[in-house]
Amino acid sequence: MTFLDKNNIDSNLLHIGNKLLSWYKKNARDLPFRQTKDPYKIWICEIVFQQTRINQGLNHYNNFIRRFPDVQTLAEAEENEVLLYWKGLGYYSRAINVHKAAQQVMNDYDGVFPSEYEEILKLKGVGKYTAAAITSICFDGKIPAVDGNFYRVLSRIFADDFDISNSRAFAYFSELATLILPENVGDFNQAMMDLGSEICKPKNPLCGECPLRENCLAYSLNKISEFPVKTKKVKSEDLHLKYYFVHRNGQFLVRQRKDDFIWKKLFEFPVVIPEELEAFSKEVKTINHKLTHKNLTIEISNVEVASEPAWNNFIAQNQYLITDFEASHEKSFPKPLENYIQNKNQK
DNA sequence: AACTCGGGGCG
DNA sequence: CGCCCAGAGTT
Repeated sequence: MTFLDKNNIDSNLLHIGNKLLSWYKKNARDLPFRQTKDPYKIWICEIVFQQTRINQGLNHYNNFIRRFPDVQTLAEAEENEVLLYWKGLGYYSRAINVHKAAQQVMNDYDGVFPSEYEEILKLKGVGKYTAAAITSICFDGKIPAVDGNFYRVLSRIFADDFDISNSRAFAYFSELATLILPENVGDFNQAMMDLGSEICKPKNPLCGECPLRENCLAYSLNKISEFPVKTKKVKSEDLHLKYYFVHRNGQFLVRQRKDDFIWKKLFEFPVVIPEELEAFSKEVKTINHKLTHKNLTIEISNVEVASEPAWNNFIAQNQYLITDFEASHEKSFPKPLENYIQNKNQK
């Protein structure tokens, strides 16, 4: 049974939101973007931490802000440098979009970050969640920033079995959130995130420390583990990639990927080589790399080109980029290829 | 409305 | 080894 179907909604649920706020005042995590209302910094942090744990993205966020401290600096940067600062984070379209959006702010808003929800929503890579987060945190907007934490916390508080894999879940839990929405929505949104990640965790939640324990229906029913309900399971497919690490005198060949598949616009090694070079192929390394939706097997043939004419000929007939171990640090490679290069360099 | 896009950490 | 994470864009 979903809560909004129950027809017995307590008209005064606001004390739940306020209780959460008072907990947040004492227990807020000390994060680098908590001391500012600069919409640029809040925007960047919201993009960085989409589908990304705080611990995983914290260094990337700090390095990104240090290199691109404001919208104009980001807008004027080269896309490849933005991608470089996204290296290893995953979901690389975020980097491409955040760069384009910075140029949107410069061109369409005269370099001033928009303050209206509908305008912020127009920025590339900014969806309903992120627009709500920015407006509430920076501009006192009264919109709940519904994310995975909201799904989990609200479904437990109301013992609500609305399927979070349903495409209407965002609208449903947004409505549910408004029932407990206090005056300070910016802090409320951040409080839900802290509660969701520190207390109301997906597994083994710390209900003993939860400020909303007395208001939590799932807890009182001893059914915490049954919420949230998620029916749709993600399947992983097998994917096989074959690369040639073509090198000579410390130099090796790379090319940039397209933006239509995995690892958008990241760099990789040649995928095919002529038979003449195949003869130089030595050991083959097989790397198993796990992505969320794919079981990836990467086969990399080590090709040390012993013949200088063959090397020059191959370069002349293809559009590969020549790099070396030093310069490769200025390109963004997928994690497994990054590891492969580092391993080669140590030999 | 369903699919796709990374990588890390946890039980 | 499956699940989840400060979701958004595409089809």
